Amino acid sequence: MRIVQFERGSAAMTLAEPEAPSHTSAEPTKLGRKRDHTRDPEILQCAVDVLAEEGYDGMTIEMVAARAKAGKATLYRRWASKSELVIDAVACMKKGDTDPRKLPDTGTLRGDLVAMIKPHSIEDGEKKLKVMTGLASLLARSPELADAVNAAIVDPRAKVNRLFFERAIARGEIPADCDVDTLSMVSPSMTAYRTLILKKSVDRPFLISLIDGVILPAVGLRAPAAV
Amino acid sequence: MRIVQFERGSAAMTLAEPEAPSHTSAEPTKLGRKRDHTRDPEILQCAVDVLAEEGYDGMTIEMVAARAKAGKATLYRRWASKSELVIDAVACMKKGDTDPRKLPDTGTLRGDLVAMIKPHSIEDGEKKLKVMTGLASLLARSPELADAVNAAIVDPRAKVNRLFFERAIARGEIPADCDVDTLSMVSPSMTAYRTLILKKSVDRPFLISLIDGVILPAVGLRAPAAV
DNA sequence: CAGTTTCGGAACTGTTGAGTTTCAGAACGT
DNA sequence: ACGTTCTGAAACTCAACAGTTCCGAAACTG
Repeated sequence: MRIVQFERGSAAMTLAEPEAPSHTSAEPTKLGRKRDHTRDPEILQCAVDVLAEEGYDGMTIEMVAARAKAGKATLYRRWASKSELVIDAVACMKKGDTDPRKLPDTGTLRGDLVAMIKPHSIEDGEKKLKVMTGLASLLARSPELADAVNAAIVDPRAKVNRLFFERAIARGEIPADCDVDTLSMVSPSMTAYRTLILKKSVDRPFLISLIDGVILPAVGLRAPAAV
Repeated sequence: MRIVQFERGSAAMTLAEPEAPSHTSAEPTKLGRKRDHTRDPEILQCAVDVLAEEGYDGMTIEMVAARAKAGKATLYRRWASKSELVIDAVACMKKGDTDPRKLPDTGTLRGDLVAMIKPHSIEDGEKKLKVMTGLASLLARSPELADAVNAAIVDPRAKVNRLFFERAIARGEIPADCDVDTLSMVSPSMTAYRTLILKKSVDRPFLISLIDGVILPAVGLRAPAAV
């Protein structure tokens, strides 16, 4: 590879800009076959899949094209470079179980935390972690990419935990002076480490031991005796 | 790159085998200039440096050779491939502040944990983390490399923490039923996450907040009022 | 010393993959 | 219908890099 620049002024919003017709001034109203933008998300999804399996350097444009049954040229018509394709691909992973609406609200901190442990969440989280693994060495060199990764993967997860802690403080369940900043990072950090470094699987028992062995004791709560 | 195999039966012990003269049977006692093995560690150190700065895919043999003021051919005379060089380089990072002898023993868990926060330790840890970042996406594909990384970086750190907890249990400072396995991963995990993903610096205040905000509360201890 | 093997440096080979171009055919506007 | 612009597929260019080979000088053995 060598010095991947990621320099250009962001790709990112291929989706959000639905080809404004713009009859403002003398626009000739383009002729001919139209670009099929409905396939963009499909292609980006393929890029994410390849990225998760191969990492940034292992991923080739041809792999993505082949998986999407598209031509390499088609990809280059839509994204200026591999870097921009990847940035867009990462950005489109955003949607997960972190929509502020659909979060659990069980009335206890433990209940909320445990309610987030769903097979689908785990699977989704592991995939995101795999993508992050393959991007890890680039994060330092590309602020663009780091931002995209942050917005799509890191931030949402941290915000959810933070909300749970703040609600628990509001209802007086845990002390107001506990270190929410650090505590809300415990679970994302330790699942990431377990996946990326230890290469162990993140399963329900592990997540429960995080909650009952670290997080709850740290805020002065105890796990229920019967598990 | 593409399918880096790392298949060969370990490089690893270029250092440990000091070219046994072996006058056992009919050895012709090799002629000519001798290979200068005193430079091996120096070269491996250069490899580690490049690895930390560029990652596996960004690192080229020529970079390492140039930094070590050696010829590319010399490197290939000593290591069969880039992969083997990297495995050896990682293995030679082992030595750190984790020698079982020189560990602190202050009489309290907090004392021991805080005593490990030294500028040199932090620096050393960050470099190892950087190397690991650049290797992250390969770890899944190369058991050889994963083993080397584990032995040189991950294990030593986990063992130190584990020892501190066990001593604290032995002297009755913390309950015997606390989750040592998980707790001893808290600090390595969270420093790794902070470095690799969050790209924030691991400084003393952060490490103190880990100890006083998470680990100590989780085992039922309190930080001293005055910090 | 003569023969052998190392050394660093430079010139080589071969492959891989980013990005481009070409093309026949499909889908659109008029 | 007819020209335009899209499409996937394949053939290209070009640079980087792993790994090899060759060189003249240095260092060792006998």
